[in-house]
Amino acid sequence: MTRIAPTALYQEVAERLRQRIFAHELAPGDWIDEQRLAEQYGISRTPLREALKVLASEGLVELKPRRGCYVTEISRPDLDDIFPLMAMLEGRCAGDAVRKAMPADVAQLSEIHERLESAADEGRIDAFFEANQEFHRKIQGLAGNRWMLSVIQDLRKVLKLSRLHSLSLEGRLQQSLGEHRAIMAAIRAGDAARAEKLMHDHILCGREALARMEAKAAKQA
Amino acid sequence: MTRIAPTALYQEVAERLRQRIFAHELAPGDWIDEQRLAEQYGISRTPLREALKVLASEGLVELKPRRGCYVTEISRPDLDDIFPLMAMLEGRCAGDAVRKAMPADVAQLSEIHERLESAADEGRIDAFFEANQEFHRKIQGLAGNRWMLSVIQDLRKVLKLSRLHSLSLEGRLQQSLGEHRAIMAAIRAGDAARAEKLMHDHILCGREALARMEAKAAKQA
DNA sequence: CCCTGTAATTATGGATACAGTATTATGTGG
DNA sequence: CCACATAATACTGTATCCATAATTACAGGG
Repeated sequence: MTRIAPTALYQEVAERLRQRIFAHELAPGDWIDEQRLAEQYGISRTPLREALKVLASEGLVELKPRRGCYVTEISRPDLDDIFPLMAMLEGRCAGDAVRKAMPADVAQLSEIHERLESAADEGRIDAFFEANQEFHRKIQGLAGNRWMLSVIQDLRKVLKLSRLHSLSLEGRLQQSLGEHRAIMAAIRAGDAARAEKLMHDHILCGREALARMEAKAAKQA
Repeated sequence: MTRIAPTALYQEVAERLRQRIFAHELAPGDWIDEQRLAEQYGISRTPLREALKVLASEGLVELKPRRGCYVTEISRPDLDDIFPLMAMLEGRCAGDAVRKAMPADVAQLSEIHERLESAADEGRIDAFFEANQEFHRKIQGLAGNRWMLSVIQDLRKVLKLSRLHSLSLEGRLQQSLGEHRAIMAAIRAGDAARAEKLMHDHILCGREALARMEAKAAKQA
């Protein structure tokens, strides 16, 4: 594959660092050693530092002047701030999506939802994950608000800083599936208000599941 | 005043560039000449480029690989996306603020509102501007959601790209004042739901005023 | 024995230098 | 005279280098 859109080096580096942060290979609180990373990637510090500026704007790392760069530590209160915000935004997306959706769009959503059902049925967690993400993305796409999309994506990146975030879905796979069914039904019925409300609550349920994970993790420690 | 928290050069530069962009000294669509600006500020291109990365993340400029940096052009559809989003966010802020406000907070808001009243009374547009901003900021502060705040601020920066944005307030000074009165009343009454709704509509009215400005500007051209 | 002050080391931030690509200008052929 | 190709120029992107500030280790004094 020849690169038709030559992305700059700093963008590549930023993306790689994001992945490492999401994978907690670079864990919250970790110091980021610029020269170590630079020689690891076989590049100079310049594009690496530019990448870090971008990640800092996204909230994934914190740049302390003259003291280096650290992976952001996300706190309980932060999660309590972000989740209601996400719930409101994704809820609105769902409502707008219903208002704008053409029959073909609803069909596509149904198809994605079917993949979610079968993934849950077969206990394929990663497939469930994937279908879940796609479902949300598709709805956000239908809402058709570029700026809302970008806000949601930024916030979701920050949420991924929390190690428990991805795990929390596993514990409530059936519940999540049920919520998705209800949302899908509201969409099919063309009931925008109900879709909005259901999506809103769906996200907040995610917060509660995460809180339970935290409690469990704290008990084990 | 000695600088106790030495902010990095790229931050200073980013702030200066923001001001120049907001002042439309660097207008939407303009190409940003790196070496020219660098020598203008008496610095090298390195921190300047880092500043541009930050501004790009904020959406104020667009970085086209190998083709340079351009000030973002904000379109009609963009405004139609952003204003409803802002209305929702600031509305929520107002509601949360009412729920969390202590009597002292309400008193402070009243005081700010009084400044708005007298500024309008004396026709001091810049003072009106200032009080207006402070009122909104105070409410956002009371809501106490760091992440919502940061989202709102980012979006507001983007709105400032539109030259007409600041002017649009002038044309509806009395109307805006009236809306503020109603919001203030709802806050005093502790009616969160009404405050939310009023603030929401207040922002949307701003969008309509801007649309009228655009129409007028188009007619003159 | 701990605390403080100083020196050495190390990393960050900025400047300069260089390579590669896009744009523009110029010249030649149709 | 216009179109296209080629060369010159200018700017972006990356690397290297240097200065300065922070951290750490160590020595001396309380």
